[in-house]
Parts: sequence; structure tokens; C-alpha cells
Amino acid sequence: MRHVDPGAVHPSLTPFAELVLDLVDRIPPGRVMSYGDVAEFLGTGGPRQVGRVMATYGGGVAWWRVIQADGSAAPGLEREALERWRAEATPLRPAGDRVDMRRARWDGH
DNA sequence: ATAATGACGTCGG
DNA sequence: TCCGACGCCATTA
Repeated sequence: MRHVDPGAVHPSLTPFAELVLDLVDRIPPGRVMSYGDVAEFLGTGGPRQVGRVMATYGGGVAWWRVIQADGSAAPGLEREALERWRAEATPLRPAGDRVDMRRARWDGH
């Protein structure tokens, strides 16, 4: 048996939740993906399903790198997300309260 | 099996 | 730019 597989199973999670969390774990610092981007990349589910997973299990991953398509942070976590974005130099819009999706969006590669 | 839920996305006004 | 209405679909009750 191996020591610790990065993509090892998370027993209590649904297959879809594992796919989401595994992908979020690979988003590089300073880059982001919208809920819709994640669903599209996985080829299953939709933005709301990704949102459900993040709301329930997002605490263990880089949740601030998964945002809404317009560049705004997850509801209720705007302040903390902003600190994270600044800390890892995520490209922000002039106003400074949202991510510049055109430059920060990660395509999965 | 059926219905309700929800960290969304898109479009019209 | 901001807001409301509607569609979406895995999960959960």
C-alpha cells in the first residue's frame, strides 16, 4: 500500500464532490476558475452543483480560487477572499473588489 | 420514485 | 452597472 495518494479517496464524499475538490486543489495560486468553469471542465453537473460541494466541503481546499463568473467572491466570504487574492497577487479589476477574469482565469492546464 | 434545494449563469430591462 | 426572472442538475429529504 502507498503512503498518501494525492488523489486518494475521500470515503464520505460523493464521486462528484471528489472530482470537484481534486480539481480545485490543482488551481495554481494567483489564478481562479468560476463555478461554471469547474463544471464544464469536469464534464458533469453544473455551477450550482459545484457551489453545493464548495459550501459543504470547500473548507479543506483553496475555496477563494473558485468564484462567480463575473469575478466576485463567494457570498459571505468577500472580505477573506480579498485578502487571499491580494496575498497571492491574483489579478484584480481596477475597482479592486473583484477578480479580473480575463487575466486570472485558469483553463485547467 | 418524486419534490425541493442551492457558495450559479445568462439574459432582458 | 444593477436587478429580477428563469434554467440548470447532483443531492438530499
